[in-house]
Amino acid sequence: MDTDSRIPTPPKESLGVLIGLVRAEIVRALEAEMTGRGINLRFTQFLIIKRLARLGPMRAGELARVVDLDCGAMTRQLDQLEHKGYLRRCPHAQDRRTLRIELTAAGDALWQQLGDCQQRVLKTAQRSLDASERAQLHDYLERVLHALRDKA
Amino acid sequence: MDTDSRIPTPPKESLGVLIGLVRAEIVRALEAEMTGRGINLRFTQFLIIKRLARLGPMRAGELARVVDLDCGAMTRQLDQLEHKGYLRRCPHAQDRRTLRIELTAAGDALWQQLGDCQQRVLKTAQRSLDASERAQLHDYLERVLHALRDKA
DNA sequence: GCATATTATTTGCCTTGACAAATATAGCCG
DNA sequence: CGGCTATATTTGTCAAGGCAAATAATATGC
Repeated sequence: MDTDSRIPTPPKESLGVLIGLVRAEIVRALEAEMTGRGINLRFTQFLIIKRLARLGPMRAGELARVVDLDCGAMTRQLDQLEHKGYLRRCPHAQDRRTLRIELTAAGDALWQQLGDCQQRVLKTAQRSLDASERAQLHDYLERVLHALRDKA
Repeated sequence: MDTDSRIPTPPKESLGVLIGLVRAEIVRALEAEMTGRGINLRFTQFLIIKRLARLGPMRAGELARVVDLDCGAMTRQLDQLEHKGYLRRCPHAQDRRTLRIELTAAGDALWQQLGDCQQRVLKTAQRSLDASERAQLHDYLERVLHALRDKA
């Protein structure tokens, strides 16, 4: 009897799945946008450049935290981006354990282009939402994020 | 002069980043929930079990598509889940190229628990949204997903 | 001031997933 | 039927990320 009551899943996806799908599409779209301009970067690297451009020079571990990446993984990404000439590891004045990561001129120039890529993707993603809906989506997501983080 | 005009990023995260953060937290929370019950599964494996439980037996490639996973990766996940006894690869009656993947009794039993894990995570994630806000968030995300997929 | 604890980064190892080539089977057309 | 094409799964290979150990440097307690 109760096996019949198990509906074969109506349309609704769970929030986790849905968000995963949206994220995957955003990543794909952004990488395609970069490739289309001859920029050969992964999404993670895009995030690193973006953070540095927006927040300015910072320590490696700090950067890892803001892009939600493991420190070891960050080291390797920095290797690549430094090798490509987009950023620089500078010694920290007061603390020789830490590195001050900063964009080079080439990195700044790159961000000009990446910013355009991002804008185009966001525009596509949000094209069926009006301004107030966009704001609301943003607000909801932030509330969900806080709810998950402050488990209290 | 114009270096001063660069504001150190106001509060707003871009949609892509924000969604990524939310997803990462959901994955972490769900895996923690499973670990807490002695269930040793990754998020991807959770998705596979969930799909099979909800949609019933299906072909391997079909399963790969619905969980947004590469076919090769799916093969290896199936290896693991089959070895753990949660599912079975059955020959397909009409087409011997294809596999019919189905949950075992142990897999069904597992889903009982996983469903609870999922419910708890969703409840936490959405606890600061009321029913209509949850529905709206869902709707917005689906619209964003469609906007990204139908690039037309 | 020296030993110990702490913090920041790097490195090693392992797992996962993407992509492409290999394999197996089915479908189609002559 | 026999060959060609298409489809489903598997396997090989590689890059990326997580975690833990190693390394380097600072901070603290005695």
